[in-house]
Amino acid sequence: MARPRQALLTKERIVEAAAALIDAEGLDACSMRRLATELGVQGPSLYNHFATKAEIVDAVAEAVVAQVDITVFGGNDWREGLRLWAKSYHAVLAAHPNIVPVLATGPGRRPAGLAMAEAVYGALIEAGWSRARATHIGALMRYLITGSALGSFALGFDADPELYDHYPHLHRAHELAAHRAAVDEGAFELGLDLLITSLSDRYDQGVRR
Amino acid sequence: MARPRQALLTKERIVEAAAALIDAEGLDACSMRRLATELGVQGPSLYNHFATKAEIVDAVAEAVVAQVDITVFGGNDWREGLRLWAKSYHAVLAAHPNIVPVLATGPGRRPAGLAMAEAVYGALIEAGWSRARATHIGALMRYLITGSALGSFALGFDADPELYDHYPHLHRAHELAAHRAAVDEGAFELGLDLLITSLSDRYDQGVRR
DNA sequence: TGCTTAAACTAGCGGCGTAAGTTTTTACAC
DNA sequence: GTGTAAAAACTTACGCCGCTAGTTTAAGCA
Repeated sequence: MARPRQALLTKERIVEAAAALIDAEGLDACSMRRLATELGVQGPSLYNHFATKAEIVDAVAEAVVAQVDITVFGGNDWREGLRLWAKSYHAVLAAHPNIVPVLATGPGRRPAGLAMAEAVYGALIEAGWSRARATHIGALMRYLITGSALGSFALGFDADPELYDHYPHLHRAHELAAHRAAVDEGAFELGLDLLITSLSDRYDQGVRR
Repeated sequence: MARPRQALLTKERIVEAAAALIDAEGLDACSMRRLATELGVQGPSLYNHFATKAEIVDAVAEAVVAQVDITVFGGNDWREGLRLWAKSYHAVLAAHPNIVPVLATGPGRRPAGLAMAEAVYGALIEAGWSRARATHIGALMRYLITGSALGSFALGFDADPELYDHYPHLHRAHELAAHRAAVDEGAFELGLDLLITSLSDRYDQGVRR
C-alpha cells in the first residue's frame, strides 16, 4: 500500500490506541509493531506522525494528567483544595496504573503537568507559605500520590503462605492480596489525612516556612 | 574457550558487577551481553549461574535492601525506630537510585525485604497499633520513601527557562535543578516529620486503629 | 580409569526501536 | 491542466535485546 486516499492514522488515533493498550496490557506490551498492528498498519508508519516512541508515551501521559481536576484550588481554602486535588489525582492514577512510572519522573515539558504544578504551587504561595515550603509540600504530595499509585502495597507480598513461616508477625501477609483495595486505599487516605492536618496545625500556629 | 580451570564467574561476582553497572549507567544499560562483557565473558555464560535476567536484578535489589539498618527498632520507642529506619532506608536508596523501580513493587520473595517488613510491622504491633493501622503505616512509609527516591522532584522540571513563561508562579522552576539536594532532602524531611508527629499525636490520644 | 556434571563457548530465534528508501496520492503553483 | 513537492503508507534492514540449544573441555568422584 502506498499513500491511502484517506489517511489511516492521526496523532489522536495513535495516542488513543496506545493509551488503551497500556491500560490493558502494560507499558511493555506497547511496542511500535504491536501498536501499529492494533491500528491496522505496519510498524514504521507510526514515524510519519511521531518522531520516537517516547513521544507517543509522553502524549499518553499528558492525556492522563489532563484528567486531574485542578479547578478545586479556585474558591477553596488551600487545605481543601489540596485534599480534593490529591483525591482526584489519586483516582486518575488508580484508573491508569500502568502509565504511572512515566509520570513519576516529573512534569518534564508536558503542558498538563506544568499546569498542575502551577495550580498547586500557586495555591500554596497565595495561602502564605514560603517559596521553599510550598516546593516541599508539592514534592511531598507527589511522593505520596505516585508512591501509592506505583505499585500496590498489598500485591507487593507474595501469595505463598509458606514464605512467611519464619517471620512471626507476617504470618498473615499472604492474605493481603484479598484485601488489596482496603489496604491501599486506607493507607493513602491515612497519609493524606496526616499530612494535611499536621500542615494545617503548623499553618495555624503561624509556621509557614 | 571451554570450561576453564578456575571458574570465571560466581553469583557474587555477577551480582557485584550488575550492581556497579546499574549504579553507574542505569537499569537499561545492564543487559546480559553488556554485563557479560564487563565480566570478560560471553552473554549466555551468565545463564550457567542465573536462570533469568530478573533473578540477577532481584539479587541486586536484595543486596541493596540488606544495607538498610533495621536494628533501630530494638530498644527504641516506635517513633524513634520508625524515624531512624526511614532515614537509613532513604539514605541507602539515595546511594542507589537506579534500582529503586525494582524495589517499588514490594518485597516479593526477597529475604531482606521480608525481614524489613517484619521489623517495621512487628515494632508497630508491639507498640499497640491495630493490625490494620500497622499495615497502613507501613504502606505509607513505603510510599514516602520510594516515592521520594524514585525521581528527583527538582530534576522533574526541565531546565529551559522559556518553558515557564506562561506559568506565573513557575517562573523560577528552571532553577530547581541547582538546588536539587536541598529541595529533595527538605521535602523528605518535612514529610517524615509531619507523618511521625501526627501519628504520635493520635497515639498519645489513644487512637491506635 | 571412566562417567557425570559444570562452566565456558558459538550459533541462532524472535522481538525491539528506528533509519533508509520506495510508491502512490494529494495539494498547490504556474 | 500540468508539474512538483509533500505526505503517508509501504518494504527492507541494522544492531540491539533476552534467551535456547548444542558443543567442548575441565573438574570431581566412583
